[in-house]
Amino acid sequence: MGRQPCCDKLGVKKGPWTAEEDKKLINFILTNGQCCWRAVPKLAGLRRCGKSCRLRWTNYLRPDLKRGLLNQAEEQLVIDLHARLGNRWSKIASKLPGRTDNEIKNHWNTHIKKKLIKMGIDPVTHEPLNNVEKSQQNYQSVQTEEKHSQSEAADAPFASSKETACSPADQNSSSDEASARDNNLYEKDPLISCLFRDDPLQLDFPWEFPSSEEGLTTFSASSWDPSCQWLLDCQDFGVHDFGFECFNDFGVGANRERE
DNA sequence: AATAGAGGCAACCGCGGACAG
DNA sequence: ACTGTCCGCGGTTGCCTCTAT
Repeated sequence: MGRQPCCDKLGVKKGPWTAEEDKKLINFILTNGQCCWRAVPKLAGLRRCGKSCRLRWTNYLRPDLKRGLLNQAEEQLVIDLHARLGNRWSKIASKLPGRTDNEIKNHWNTHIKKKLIKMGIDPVTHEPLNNVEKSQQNYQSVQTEEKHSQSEAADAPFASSKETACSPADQNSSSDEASARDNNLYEKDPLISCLFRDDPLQLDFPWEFPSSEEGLTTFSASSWDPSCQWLLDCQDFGVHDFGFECFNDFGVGANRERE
C-alpha cells in the first residue's frame, strides 16, 4: 500500500562500510544510545539508511560481539536449537551471547549444513537422510495440496508430525492452535521454555576468542570485560584508531543499561 | 605466476508484526 | 477499525579471499 521507503534512496550510500563511517556510527551510539534508527544517519552524519546502520551496529560494531568461528559447544547448541525451532535465527542467536543471527545463519549455511549432510543427517528435518526422501515426498504432496486449497493455509503441513514445532515450515504459523501447541511443547521441553524467557542460556563452557597474536583467549559468557580489550584484538580496526579511549569506561556500561 | 572456481561472509532487500495516531 | 511508520527478521546477493590447476 505505497509504503514509504525507509530512507531517502537518493544520496544513500550502499556497500561496505568504511572505517570513517564506523567511527561516526560508534561515536553516535555511544553518545546517544540506540534509538530511532531512522534518525541515526542524519544525526550521526552518515549517508546511509537507518536499516543499514542498525545492521552494521548489531552485526559488527556492537562491543559485546564475539568474533571468530563458533566453537564446538556453540555449534552443537545451534544444531539442537535449529532442530527445535527451524530457521528462527534471532531466537537461536539470543541464546548465544555475543553471536548475531546473521553470523549464525551464515555459519549454518556454510559449515553446519555440510557437516550434517556428511554425517547423513538432513539439515532441514534433522532426520537420517534415508528417511528424509520419504518425508520430503510427503512434504511435497502436502505442499501441492496446500496450493490447491489456500483456505487451509493456516494449518501447518507438519501439524500431525512429531516434528511439529521443529519444522521450519511451521515457523510462520501464527494461529492460536499453533501457539497453543507451541506453549505445550515449551512447557515440556526445558530448552524450549528457556527460549521464550528473556534470559540467555547460562553456558558452562568458556567462550573462546581467536586473538590476533596469542591464539585463543578464554572469556566468561556471563561476564563483561569492562575494558573491552578484546575489541581491540578482534575487530579489524582498533578503538584507538577512532580516538575512542572513552570506550573503556563509558560505552559498554551505557549500552548494557539500555538493554 | 596467472586464472578459474569455490567458499565464506557482510550487506541488502522485502516482508510482516507492533504500535501510535 | 484503519492507516502510516518503524523495527526486526529471514532470505538472498554480491564481493572478497582462498585454493586448485
